[in-house]
Parts: sequence; C-alpha cells; structure tokens
Amino acid sequence: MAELSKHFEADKVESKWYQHWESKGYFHSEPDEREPYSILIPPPNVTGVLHMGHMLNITIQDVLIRRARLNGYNACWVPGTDHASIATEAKVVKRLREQGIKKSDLTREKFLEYAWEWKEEYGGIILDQLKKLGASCDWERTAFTMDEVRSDHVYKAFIDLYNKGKLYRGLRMVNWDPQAQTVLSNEEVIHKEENGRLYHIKYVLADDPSQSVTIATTRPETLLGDTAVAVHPDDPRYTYLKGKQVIVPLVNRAIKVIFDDYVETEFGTGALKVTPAHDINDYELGKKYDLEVIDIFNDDGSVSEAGQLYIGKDRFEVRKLIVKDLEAQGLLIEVEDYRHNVGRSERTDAVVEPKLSLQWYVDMPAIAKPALEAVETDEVEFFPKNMKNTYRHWMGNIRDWCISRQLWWGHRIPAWYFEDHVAVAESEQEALDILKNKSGNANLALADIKQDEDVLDTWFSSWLWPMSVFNGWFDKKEMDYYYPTTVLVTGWDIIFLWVARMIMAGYEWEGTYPYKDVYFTGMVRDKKRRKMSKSLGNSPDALKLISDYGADGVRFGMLSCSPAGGDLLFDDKLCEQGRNFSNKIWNALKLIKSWEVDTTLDQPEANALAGQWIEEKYFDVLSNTDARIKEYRLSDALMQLYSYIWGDFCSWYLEMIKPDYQKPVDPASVQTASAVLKKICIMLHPFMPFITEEVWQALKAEDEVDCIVSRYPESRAFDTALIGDISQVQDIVSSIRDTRNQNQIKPKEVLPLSIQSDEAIKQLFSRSGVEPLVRKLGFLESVTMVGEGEGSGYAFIVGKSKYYLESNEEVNVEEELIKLKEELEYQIGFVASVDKKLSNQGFVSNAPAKVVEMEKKKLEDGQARIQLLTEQIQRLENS
RNA sequence: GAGACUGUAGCUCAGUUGGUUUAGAGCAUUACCUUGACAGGGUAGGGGUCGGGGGUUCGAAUCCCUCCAGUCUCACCA
Repeated sequence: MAELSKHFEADKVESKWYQHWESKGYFHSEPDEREPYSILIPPPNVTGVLHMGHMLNITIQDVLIRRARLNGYNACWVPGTDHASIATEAKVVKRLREQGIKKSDLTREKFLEYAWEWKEEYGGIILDQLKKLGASCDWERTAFTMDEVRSDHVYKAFIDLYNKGKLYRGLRMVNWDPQAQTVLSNEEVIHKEENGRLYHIKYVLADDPSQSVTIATTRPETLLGDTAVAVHPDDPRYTYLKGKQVIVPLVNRAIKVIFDDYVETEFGTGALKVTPAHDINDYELGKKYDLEVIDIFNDDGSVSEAGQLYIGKDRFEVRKLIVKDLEAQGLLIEVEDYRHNVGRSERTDAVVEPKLSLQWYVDMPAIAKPALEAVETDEVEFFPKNMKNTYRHWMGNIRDWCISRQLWWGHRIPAWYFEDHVAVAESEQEALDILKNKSGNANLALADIKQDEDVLDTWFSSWLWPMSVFNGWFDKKEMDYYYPTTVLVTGWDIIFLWVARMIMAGYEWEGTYPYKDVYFTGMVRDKKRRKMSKSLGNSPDALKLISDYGADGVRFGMLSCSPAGGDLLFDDKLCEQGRNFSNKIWNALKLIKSWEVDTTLDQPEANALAGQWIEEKYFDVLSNTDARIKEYRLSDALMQLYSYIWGDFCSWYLEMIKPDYQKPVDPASVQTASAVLKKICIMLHPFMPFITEEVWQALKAEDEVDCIVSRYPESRAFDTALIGDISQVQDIVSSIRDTRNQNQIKPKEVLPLSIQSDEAIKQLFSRSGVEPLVRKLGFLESVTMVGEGEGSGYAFIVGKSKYYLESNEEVNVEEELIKLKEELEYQIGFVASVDKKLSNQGFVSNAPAKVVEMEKKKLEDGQARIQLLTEQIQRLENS
C-alpha cells in the first residue's frame, strides 16, 4: 500500500467515491422482495442555490437513507425540484427585461418557452450541489413538479375535487401582490409590525359644511374608494350623524354614515372610513349595508380610473400626494405615529393589497378531518411531538385555500368558460362538450370558449408529491411498493404550506398517510441567533464550507447541533471539529497500518483483554446508537459514536495495544484492531460517508463489498462485567495520571504502585490481562498488593480501595494533607446526605427496594473512603 | 388579542414515566506533557444553589401554582 498522507484529503476522496458509488448504481432502487424504506426530498425551488437549510435537511435524510441501506432495506430516496411559480416567473421576467424584452409583449406560449429555457439552464444547479454533500439520492428518479407525470396528477386532482364539490370558484377578498401581480394564499403573507402613521381626516357633512366628522386611517389614499363612514351606534359623540351623508374629501362624493358596533369607540377618533374594495372588514360592512364597492387600484398598485384622481400613480406615491392635498384644504387634522402590522408578500416583499376578486378555492374543512385525526392519534408521528399543537391549532381553524395565481409559469387551471358557464375538464374538447350541454347551445365552437388564464399555486402540485413521484394514479406498481413512504424530513416553517396539505392529500386520495413519521428540523441561525439571510450576509457559502472542511466535516457540523425542532446555531467551528474528527480516524488507520507485524509473536494478555473490551463496547454503542436514531436523535447518536471512536478506540484502545516505539506487533492484535475499525466505518458511514468508505477500502479484503452497501453487524448482548472492569482500570489509570500531574511527576516516569488489597481488588486483578494493562497505561514498574497500613508514597482512592504511587521524590506532607482533608470533607458531606435519606423512615418504606439498596451501597462506599482517608491523614500527621 | 414553546456551566444543549455516588456532554477555558498516528495530540482540572418564589412528595432540574425573561405560531381594529 502506498504511503498514507499526513492528513485526510477530503476533496480528492469525496469526488472519487461519489463517482464510484454512482457508477455502481448503489443509489438506485427498484421494487423487489425486500422491505422498502423510502424518503421524498422536500423539492427545493428550481431557482434556489444550496443554503444551510438544505444542507441540514439533506444531511439528515442521507443519514437515514444510508442507514436503511446498511440495514438491508430497499432504500429509495427520490430527489426533485419544484417549479416555484412566483419566484421563477420573477427571475425569467427579470432576465427578459435585461435582454430588452417585456413580458407583456410576449404571448403566453413564447414566454413559457423562455421559462423552460431558464429552467433547463439553472434548474439543476441545486441538485448538483447536493451531490457535493454526498446525498445518495436515486438520481434516475429525479422529478419536477411540472414534468408530464406530475402535471397529470395536478389536473386530475383539480378535476376530482371539483367534481366532488370540494373545489369552487368564488368572489372573495384576496391578498394581492402588486409586484408579482398575483394573488397569494394566507400562508404566503408575512405579517410584521412596522412604523406607520395614523392620519386624522375631516369629512364634512353633505347638508351642512360647517359640521364634520374626523376619521382615522393608516391608508389615506384609499379614501378615493370610500363609500361610507362608520361609527358606533352608542357613541354619544356622533349622534348628530344620524341619517346624514358626508363628503369624501377631494373626490367630493357624498356617502352615507352607518352605525355598527363593529367600530371601536376607543380607537382613533371612533369614526371609521369604509372602503369595501380594499379592506376585508370594510368589505364585510359593505355587504351588510349594501354599500357600493369602488375598486380604485390597478393590478400593479397604481390608481385606476375609478379613483378619479392621481390616476396611474403608485399607491405609496398617492399617499404622500393625498396627504399634502388634504393638508392644503385644511382637512388633515392630525398625524400620529403608529405601529401596526403590515402584510408583505413572502416572495417579493411587496405590501399586500387586499383586493376583491374571483378565484379558485379548495374547501379545506371538507378534507381536513382525517388528516387532523391522523396526527392526533400518531398515525402520522411528529418529531418533535410539540409540533402537534401547532398543527392542531391550524387544522382546527382552517380556511379555504386560494389556489389561483395570476401567472403563466405553472399548471394552467383546467377550467373553461362560456358566458356564465364553467367547465372543468381534462381537455379543451371535453370542456366544449360540457359547455355545450350547460349552455344548451349545440353549435358552440372551441373559439367561443375561453380557458382560465391563471395557473395553480405551486403547493397545489407539491401536496401531491408523495403520490406523483411514483406516478401513483396511473401505475400502481411503484405506488404499492413505496407508498406510504417512511419519513419526511423538513423545516417546521412549511408545516402548513406543505406538510399539512400533503397529509390531507394522502387521505383524500389514497385513504392513508403519505409517510409514517415527520421529522421537523430547526431553522439554521447564526451564532447570534439571527436567521441566515442573504441581506444580512451571514449565510456561509455552502460550497466553500465543503471545500474548507470536507463534506464529512460539514455533515458533522450540521448534525452535531441539530436538535429536532429547535433553532440550530451554526458555527464554522462545528465543521472544523468534524474535519478534525475525520482526520483523527484517518490517523488511527495510519497508525495501525504503520505497525510492523511479527507473525511469530503471541498476543500479550493485555492486548487480548483490550481487544475483547473494545469489541464488547462496540455492541454497547451500536445498540445505543440504534435507539437514538429510532427517535431521530441524530445529534445524540453522532456524539455517542464520536466519543466511542475518539475516546474509547483512539485514546484508550490504541494506546492499550500500541507496541513500544519501533517494536513489532503481534498479528492477532492488528487483526482485531483492523476488524473493529472496519466495523466502526460501517457504524459511522451514514454520518460521514466519505472518510468511512476510504478507510474501509484500505482495510477490506479483496472480495469484500464497498462500505456503503455492506451490512450493519447484528446487534447482540454485550459483556457488561468486562466493560465495568475496564472502566475500573480506566479509573485507576486516570487517578495515577492525576496524582502525577498534581505532584509534578513526569507522566512517563516508570514507578511502582502498591494497592491495599481487598476482595474487589483481588477479583478485578484476577482477570487475565488487567495487571499488565494497568502497568502499561500507568507507566508502572510493578503492581504490588499490600496489606492494611503498608505502602508508601502518594496515596489516592479509587472506589473504596487505596493505592500508593511510590516515588523517589519527597512527599510534600503539608500539601498532601490539605488535599486529603478537602477530599475527606467532601466525603463527609456526601455520606451525611445519603445518611439523611436512609434515616428517613418515609424514604426507606416508600422508595423502591432497588433505590434503597443503591443508597446503602453509596453509604458503605462513602464510609469506606472516609476510613481510608482518615487513616492516611493520621499516618501523615504522625510521620 | 388567542395559543404554544423555552429558561440547566462562558457558549450550544442532554437530562426518557420524580429515585444510578450531594447535576451531565461537546465546545471554550486553565495547568502540565509531547518533534513520530493526528491541520495538532495527550493528561488532568476549574466552572452550575438547574430563571425567581411558593406548593405536592420520603424524595423535584423533572409534577402543580405564580411571577420574571425570551422565542415562535395563529388572528388582527381603521
């Protein structure tokens, strides 16, 4: 074998193995007789580039899928992207504009051509980036929400819901994004407190200009569309307004005054202007009092003809102008600063404009029930559990889902119109037949009917993802095998947008859940707990991180701070730790490989014991890790492996069996060390696939398979007595080191040790290999059993036994006494607390026998230590 | 406004139905050691009255009440 490099060279190794795995087809899955383990990627936007959230998400999914593969499941991880209507259309429009092309100059078909071009060019970038992280997705299955198979599902779902009466077209007040010029669902509107102003404006009475009423509004520009002023019926200040009309300033329209207890007398002036076209509450008032609805805005947020004034100017510009004009006319009474909630578009950040319009809706209460129950009963299990609360609350108050979007990029709504008639159909021809029927006009031609111009909300395709990726409605073969999938891994921020709707869709069409478990990851934040964002510039470059720390290092970093649900405070340091960990493993391999083997040597007892121990401990860790992962506690699982590999394997085990400098080693020890390191590779592989494959390859036999497709060792019982004994050995060795440390004795200066022998000690040292092991690790010349009162040198206590490290140095009696007395004090306190417990009759009679036993043992041990300490103190004082 | 969650070492967090040596881990920190596996490594240490206050219990970080601080979700009154 070629000389191993000083450090683990991640970049070379990663591309090498990824290509190898892919070319061997290890990531690909086909239904077979094995049990499936399937995961669907939460499809990232085609517009996206890899960011920290993806990295976390992908790493977790890859851990689960690689683990399933190693456990012998037929593991299938389906990747893909979603078409992201709003975001993608915005990017395409921008790109066209840069080329001097206006969207409005293009036909729908031409625009879509450009859009597809854009998608082909950029849509795959993020998937390629996932590969850099080591994602073992089945790339042959890569899906896109707008490809043919997926689209077929979307249309079918729409038509089916419509036919079942669970989808309708209705006139409603919607959230309008004037920048993207489309409607948004409630979930796409982000409400935040912002600084605004409350304008007090005077409306004079129509029949008596000397009298007036002053209203308060945050949006003076909407007065152009006012059709009433409202006050509370019991408000004594406004009784004079009964039966009166007031004049809308500037436009000079006479409107009526209405009296409704919706108005809060406390707020503002207690008088409210009513603009039914531009406020949801005003709209309700309008309906109640049959008010005129004047829509004063164009789709881009500029004032329309209906506004009469400021026509064509933007709403925020108009706000300024109108304030000035009101002031000029003496109608602006007061302006006060006011903090209030403003809704902005999640995608464009434009202030959302409430707007009345005709849109398509899904009747959510009609389909929510089974999905709510499924989560309540843990048929679909949430990790962490408390996400159930959030889910329950939203599902219990669910509102209809507005699914039309006034865009071109997406699935065009399969609805055709003729006059007032609507046809929802798979094809234009079918729609024509329906409309002929509905209108009673048999001569209706294709040219007479018109398809809806709008497309569907992107989530309307995403919610079908668990079914559509397997072509589930048109071919049962894969569907029956892979569905329901095993687990969904996603951020909690899209629980409503996506997760809840997917569960609903699962029950609506398949009668069962889309996945058994949902693992909600936290949001990645920076050290200061700020959300990672482009504008803050605090989001590390994902690819740079990988090149700096290696994919394994970054995976380690992401995982080691990823409690489910909580925030994840990201710090480069964690990746550095991961990189160092890779390096540590690499060097363990180097060490073992560097040993010269002498086949004539027998295995020393100590090495045999060490080998047994590290093997038993392996199975301890294996079963522990297994339990953690079942609960999706990946961070814990990884920490277990980290401390086993770094602590037990490298720091203890390798030191135990290490031959003296430049001495050869026996074949059995190398054999065990290699075998355990190989098993470590399998165990760690899901977390850190590259380093483990590399090390595995260096150790594996010619005819052995690659690490990625090998099998986990069967979990088995392990020898707890042996593990306990070695743990005692470790305690003894640590105490020896501590004693040296505290007394400035060189760590490797070879000294004799005597032990005041007792039953426990005899038993421990009767195990073959214990004595030489203690000698080797403690740098001891000899280990001698002595009787009570014998032994000299630095004394220390482990368990309830006394040890003496003999040294040529003069023992500093005074210092030694101080230490011993401190220790004695602690032990006395300890024993007192235990004794207090045990002398409490309530405790002894109520606590379980096991607990009482434990306390008695604590007491005994403590008392024994007190005795040893007291003796030692006396001895020193007398000397 | 309604609800949820969190508060444990300098930092990030574990602590499973109240009971395993008078509270654990990782990182950071301190001292010492180390030119032969290790972008360092090793060894050992210091550091917390578990947000405050009550209560239930033989026993509370863990259960209940209350206060304080923070985070988030949903809904929103101009």
